Amino acid sequence: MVRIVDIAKRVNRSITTVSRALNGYEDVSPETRQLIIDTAEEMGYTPNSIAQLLQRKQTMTIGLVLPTFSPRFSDPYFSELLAGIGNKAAELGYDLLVSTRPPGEEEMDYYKKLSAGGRVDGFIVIRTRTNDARIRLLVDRKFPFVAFGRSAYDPESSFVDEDGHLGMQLIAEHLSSLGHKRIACITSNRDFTFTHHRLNGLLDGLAKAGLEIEPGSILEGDLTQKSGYELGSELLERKQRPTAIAAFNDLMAFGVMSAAQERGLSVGKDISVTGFDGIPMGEYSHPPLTTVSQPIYKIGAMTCEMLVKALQSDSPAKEHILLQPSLIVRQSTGAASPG
Amino acid sequence: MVRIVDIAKRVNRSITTVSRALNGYEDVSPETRQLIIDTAEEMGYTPNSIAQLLQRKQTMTIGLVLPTFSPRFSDPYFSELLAGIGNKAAELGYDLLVSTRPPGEEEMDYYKKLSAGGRVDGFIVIRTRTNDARIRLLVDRKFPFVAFGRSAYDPESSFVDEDGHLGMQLIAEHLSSLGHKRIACITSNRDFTFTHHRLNGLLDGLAKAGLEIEPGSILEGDLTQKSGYELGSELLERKQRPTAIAAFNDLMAFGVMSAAQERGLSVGKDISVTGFDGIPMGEYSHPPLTTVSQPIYKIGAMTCEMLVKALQSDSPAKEHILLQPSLIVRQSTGAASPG
DNA sequence: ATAGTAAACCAAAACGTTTTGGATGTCAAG
DNA sequence: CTTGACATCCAAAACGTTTTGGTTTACTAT
Repeated sequence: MVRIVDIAKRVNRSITTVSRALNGYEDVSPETRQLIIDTAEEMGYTPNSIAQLLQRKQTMTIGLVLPTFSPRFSDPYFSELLAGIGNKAAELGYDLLVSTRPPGEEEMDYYKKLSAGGRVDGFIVIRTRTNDARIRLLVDRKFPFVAFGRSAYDPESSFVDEDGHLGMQLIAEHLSSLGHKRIACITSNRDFTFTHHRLNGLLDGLAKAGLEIEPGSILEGDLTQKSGYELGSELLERKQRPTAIAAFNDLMAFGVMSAAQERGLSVGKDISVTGFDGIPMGEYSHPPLTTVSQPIYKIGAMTCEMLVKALQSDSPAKEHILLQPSLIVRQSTGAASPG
Repeated sequence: MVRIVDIAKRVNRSITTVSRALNGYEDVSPETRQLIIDTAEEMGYTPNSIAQLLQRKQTMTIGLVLPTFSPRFSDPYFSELLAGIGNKAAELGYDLLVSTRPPGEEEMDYYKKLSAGGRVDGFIVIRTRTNDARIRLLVDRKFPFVAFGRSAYDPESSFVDEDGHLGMQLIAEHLSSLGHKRIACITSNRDFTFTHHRLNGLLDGLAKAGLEIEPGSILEGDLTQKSGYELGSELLERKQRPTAIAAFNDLMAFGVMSAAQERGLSVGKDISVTGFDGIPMGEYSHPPLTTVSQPIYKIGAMTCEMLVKALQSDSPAKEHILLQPSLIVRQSTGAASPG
């Protein structure tokens, strides 16, 4: 490995001068600078990042811990979010330290290790939970972070979030305007803050139309297509089956559609199904999915940008961005069939 | 921030002794060790990782650069691969430095920076390309890496791969045994090595049954559901439409199914569709997808494990693992309909 | 008493960089 | 000839660890 000292010896200058020449300081003569740059290039010098980080006390690295609920987790939503964060980070010159931990003790230990160990400059916390231990930890330690999702623990801290309440309200309006009365929904885990926003939005929206969901028709899924399929099947087997099923994400909606089609039902006619997220697949499913579009890629990019901005300002202001989702009506919903 | 020197002062020992006590060396008296450990705990000491890395000259970090072809990339396959890699890395005490770059110059510069900068101990290279500049670079620099996928450039270097040739052969046999004669396929980009394995497997398998695909029925997709939908539509509009369409991944197969259903065709009866990968969604699509199962999660874990093993041995042997995929027959395929 | 051994400890070097706080030499202005 | 300004350079400290190569002390065996 070529080090600064090797270059210094070769050009007969001090390591100070070499360092300064390479870093664009003014107190190096043009000839020396050129000589040093050429020599560095010729010798194939690349600075040792670790040494730089230690000295600069800035890692130019963002921490991202993916909560893997089941070990095998397969979700297009995440790859898109990651692409949004990753591309923006690359653009801003930051690296991403990614790890996967199931929520719990280990996860918290990892946050502690990374934050105290000077390994990352800040975190992006995703999928916020109602009483989020991660956020509690970071707020206590005054460690920089931006969350994707709001948190009850500290409403002040910076976040980017979609307005799930509004999104589900749009779904409710859409379904009620189509004449649906017997509506069921498949929620996500109540630990997630977004679950509450979406559920309240749905209920509020229906209430406006004078409708309500009976408690037995609110089932809790786990955001996988499998759980959508299973819970959808259960709903469809009921003697009085719902005319519309609102799933809390697109993946579960796909599962519900399969369950319906397996029973010979035509989705969009015999039964309406809605999703949430607006992943690209929904456009090409059969039938195309009525859903609420949440710009996941953009959210990733914005979250990352907000964090970097906070890291680079000395008196970072808290920012709160609530994105307005929009309803995308496709063919998986239609007028309520009588009976 | 609490540093070793702070602890040393408090307990009246040298920093050497504190360091050695915390790292479990034998030449520290039991009482001193306990005192130091307690004090460290009490003061909330966490070692500065960067300083450790600089000294140990090992980063305990694996580099992973996701090639993002389109900025917005949404693929359940990747999140599962990442989970496999990430969980195994966590288990083995490694971190993951993840970045996203579109293939090209920038991507290569990033590989250079990370490898020469001592930022990572090794790389996991995914989605190998026919003449893979990344592999060329790493081999030239003798930098440790394990690839997911083979590479023509250096067949010797370590890899984990699925036997795409065999996998597609299984598809070919399955389709021919169902009596299909007019078969089309939607491939992936020819830059990927796996595309060639799969295509050759398909053609070889069909040849065994005395069948072939006319060149016009081999279309190139980009692995997204959208492209499956569009190319599928094109194939289905032909006057002589194929009775079976083999897509080179599951996502494109879903797109083909939508295109077929949109035209009132019953998938599995009027037309057979196959995928490749075996993502969980295929089990709950409508109809469930006949595909080749590739244990993506396991592949991620194995790749990671192989790399760590190589990093920890001083004379790492090259390893080559070719996983045998298995055919999963579901309802998206059926006997060829006459005509 | 003396040599040898083991236990407990530690000063200093090392990792590779950036930054601090000058030092040196040249030249123009007074 | 002196002073100040400026351009160019650099020794040493600093970042926070781990490791090297010891030293000191107490005890055991001769």
